[in-house]
Amino acid sequence: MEDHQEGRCENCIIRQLNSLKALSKEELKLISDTKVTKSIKKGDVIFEEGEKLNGVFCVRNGVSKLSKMSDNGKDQIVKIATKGEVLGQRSVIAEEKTNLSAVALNDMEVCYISKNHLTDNISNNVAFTKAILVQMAEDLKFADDVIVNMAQKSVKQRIAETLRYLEKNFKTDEEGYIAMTLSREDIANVVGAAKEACIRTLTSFKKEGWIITDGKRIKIEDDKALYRLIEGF
Amino acid sequence: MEDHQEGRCENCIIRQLNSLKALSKEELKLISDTKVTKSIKKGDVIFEEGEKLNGVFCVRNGVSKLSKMSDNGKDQIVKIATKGEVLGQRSVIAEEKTNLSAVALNDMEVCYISKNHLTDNISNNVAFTKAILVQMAEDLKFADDVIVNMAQKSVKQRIAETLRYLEKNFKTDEEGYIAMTLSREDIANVVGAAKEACIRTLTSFKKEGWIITDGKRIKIEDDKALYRLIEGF
DNA sequence: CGAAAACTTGACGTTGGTCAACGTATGTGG
DNA sequence: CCACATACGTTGACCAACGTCAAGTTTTCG
Repeated sequence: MEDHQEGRCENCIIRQLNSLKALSKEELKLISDTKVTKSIKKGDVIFEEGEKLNGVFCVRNGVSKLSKMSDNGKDQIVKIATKGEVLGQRSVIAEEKTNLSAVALNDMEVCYISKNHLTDNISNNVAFTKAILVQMAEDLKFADDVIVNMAQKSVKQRIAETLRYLEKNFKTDEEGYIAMTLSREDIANVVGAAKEACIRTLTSFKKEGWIITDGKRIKIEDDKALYRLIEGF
Repeated sequence: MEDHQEGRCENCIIRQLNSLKALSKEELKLISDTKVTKSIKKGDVIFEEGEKLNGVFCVRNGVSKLSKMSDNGKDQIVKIATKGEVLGQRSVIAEEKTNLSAVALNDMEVCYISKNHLTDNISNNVAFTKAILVQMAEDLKFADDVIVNMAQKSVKQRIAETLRYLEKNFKTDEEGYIAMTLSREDIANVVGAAKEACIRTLTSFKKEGWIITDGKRIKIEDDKALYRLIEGF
């Protein structure tokens, strides 16, 4: 007995959050028998751009950044993935090398599920395939929004948007600070700006009383003000 | 007999280009019986952002731009779709209102395929679903690249990249001009810049001898120079 | 405790957005 | 077929936003 009960896919609550919920108890058992649970330390690389993935990583705990290196040598963070998200899905489906790197933002627990066992299920279970399809359709819509924001909005607006996004999606600690350890440089890499521009914007937000900072921690004080900024006034 | 032979899906060569190729002759016949072929004039709207789509549009001929309105009132062109591409796929799959508008860039011929007949096939035919999945995985990868370009590259670099993209994907006329009627404003909306910035960049490219313009037509003269610019030198 | 990493601020130059004026196609109705 | 209207293209002047370099401070971590 290598895994205790909550280590089995069929009992893992995470699957409620992603396409694995479309699998039957029996199919989950098959997957669980071959999956490997890994602990990943903050800062560790889960996989790197250009790597050939032979499986996907189901995030059970923690947060990771998915980024891509630009020709000019700068990292662009394309997505922040958390509990319930499946990393590497896209490249396994397209049977291509991955186009993104994944790095842990804090200590993580992920389950590695080998490609073979997935493709077996893909070719048999329509509900599963369709669940993935719907999720990718959502991802695609989200990507469209990001493209528009990058193309049309100012750095200030993009940072405001990112802060609101982080607060909504990663909740806050007891004191109301965003529970997310993104460095200032990481935030800059999310919005596609220079680290200094990002810092300056944050200090200006602070001056306006829109946010409060404590070290690297950030708390949103005036959400409406940020929203007005994003909308253009 | 409302349609002549080449009007039938099962005989349409376009299907070789998209996920319809995963359907059997019988399934195609079913679809063909219900599809409607439409002629669309240059500038006409195929569908508009926020509309509820009850089917998809298979492009048989011509080119269309897919764009999204930003909060600041500017249009962002997210994709240029041509022969063989299926419009509206994403929102039909996610069962959401469409997040993009589609406008014809020249006269087009598209086949409208009702949602019901597609979902019937989605729930039955795994190969078909998987074909769509693979295609959406490709779209997603492409979107990631666009995000990185928008975030990290200059307007000059993005315009150079767009010109090269257009030349590669839409071929050229007898004289070597890009066979694509994008206005200067359209190009600006692709790269997310002001119309004037776009024009100035194009005239600077012309001065450098990298491109030749004749009215609104554009021909690439020095592809390597554009490539060097994109790479950062 | 000390080194390395992250953060902060200032100065300065460039890029690119905005407004405004004007030239040039495109097309429509008289 | 012309006159006019309407879109599209082009250029200049000006200024705000942003990137870069450089120097100094604080935090983190072994």
